[in-house]
Amino acid sequence: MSTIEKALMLLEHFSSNRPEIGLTEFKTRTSIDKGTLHRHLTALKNSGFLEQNYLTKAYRLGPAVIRLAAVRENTVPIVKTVQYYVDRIADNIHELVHAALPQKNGMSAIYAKDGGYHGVRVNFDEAEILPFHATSSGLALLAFHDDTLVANVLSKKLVSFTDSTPTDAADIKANLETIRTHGFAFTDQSYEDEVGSVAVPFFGVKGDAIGTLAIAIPVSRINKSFHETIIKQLIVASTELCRDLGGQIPTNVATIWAAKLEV
Amino acid sequence: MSTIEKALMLLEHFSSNRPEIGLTEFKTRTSIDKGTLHRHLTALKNSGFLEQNYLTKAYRLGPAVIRLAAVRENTVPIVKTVQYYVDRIADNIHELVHAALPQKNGMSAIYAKDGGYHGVRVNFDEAEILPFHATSSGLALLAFHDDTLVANVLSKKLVSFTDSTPTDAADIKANLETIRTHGFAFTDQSYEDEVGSVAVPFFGVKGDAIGTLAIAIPVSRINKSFHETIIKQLIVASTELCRDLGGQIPTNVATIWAAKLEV
DNA sequence: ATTTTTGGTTCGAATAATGAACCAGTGGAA
DNA sequence: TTCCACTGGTTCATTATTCGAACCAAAAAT
Repeated sequence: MSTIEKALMLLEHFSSNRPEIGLTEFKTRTSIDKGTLHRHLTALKNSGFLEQNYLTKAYRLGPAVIRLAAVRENTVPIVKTVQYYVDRIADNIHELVHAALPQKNGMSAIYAKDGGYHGVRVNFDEAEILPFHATSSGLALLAFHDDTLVANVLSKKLVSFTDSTPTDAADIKANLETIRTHGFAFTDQSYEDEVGSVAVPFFGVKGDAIGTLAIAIPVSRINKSFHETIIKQLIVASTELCRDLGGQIPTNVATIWAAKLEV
Repeated sequence: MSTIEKALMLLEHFSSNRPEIGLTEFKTRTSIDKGTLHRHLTALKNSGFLEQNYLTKAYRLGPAVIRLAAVRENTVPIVKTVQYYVDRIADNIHELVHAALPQKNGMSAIYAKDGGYHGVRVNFDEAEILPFHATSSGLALLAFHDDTLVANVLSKKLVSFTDSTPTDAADIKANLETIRTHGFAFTDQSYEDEVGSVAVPFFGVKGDAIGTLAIAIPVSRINKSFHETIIKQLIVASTELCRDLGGQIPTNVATIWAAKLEV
């Protein structure tokens, strides 16, 4: 692995829950030598990717990322495009809806809306990394992305989050196959207790999954007809989204989805 | 310079006007060896900072930057905070208002609003890099930032954009001094013909300038009373913005600004 | 059919990254 | 106070990685 990749991996440790990380904490989190760490962090700081809390000396993300994200969004306006559909679904079904993009170690929600006026709510932290193997978003993406990513994910240790988290590679592979035949992914409390979720992928120009639309629901509110309503909404939205983004829905997926909508 | 910094410098070449850059174009723009370039670009791609147009093989910014920007904005919600004030000023004075943050080689506008209903409009590309020495934003920041940045900027070649672009280091240093005494920066067609601009800094916890609020106006519409109105609006907004961000206005600036508001 | 231009790869030489040991400042605890 | 533990940060000989001129393959342009 190149020095560049090693340094950029450090940025993955930041999240909304962990916005500032000190040198020593980095050391325990990564088991990289302090000297090396310090040089890498300084390089990232010099490049504007990090800045330091001048009191605690802890590092946090810097202003460079803001500009880059603005350019990216001007180039490929996924966030803006996705917002419309997430909002629409959330307003229709009154549950927590989100869209997510793949990162190196999981999915990252880029936009979420809670359309719910229920007492029980699903908690959701934007910019958190959703593990591929334990969330419907992750599984939906894996199922319709190229196999190297699947192999890569399954080769690593599969962390368990709840009693229902699937941690067996063979089980997950089988599940991916059923996801491919169903055209959507479904999980039952595999990431958080009491929370189920449904997700569909959306596709890029090559017909590969480039992101997901997903809904998280307290299991108490799931029933068959509602489940089907949700899936239809997701499929319709993803279809339109693909059109907006210039993406191409693989023909087999298109036929599966068409059949789902007719029921 | 470390390999990491060299690689991250490549990302600076992307902008809204230049969203995709091929290997050869990178080579001409940077005069770095093709082999080295290719390895760096691949490393950035592996880290999610770049992705490739699968047809042209050109590189563009990748999804990783979206997540990082979301985390950054969750940590330090500058963009969101700034929006309110930019909108307010734009609605009041009916001109193009923007807020910008310093990057390595200039200011980057993070939000802009054109409140104008005039025939003549100032054109503005968000996520473009505004050079420090030729824009009011840049000068306002330099004047109230630490001297090492000033020295750094003035040590490099000062590109000329119009006949009025200041390119002499001594002139600029003198100008920074007057900016410090006035509490705001003003430029007259130094970056674009027919466009003048006014900017004030806003400050971080240490009392250092961390960004700017600025207004760009066609020179035909500038007159003394309007100029003063604009400056007052900017000063008030920056004061409130500093409070919102937990920043500290240096005492000398605070007194200068207070005097300006009383006139 | 030939040349140019594209992206990408190779491998010895040159250079930068590494990491154990070290330094310095801070905040308790004895 | 002194001591210890804990920060962040630095040094420098060793080691591993990066560098880059030359090369390859394919696609455009002539």
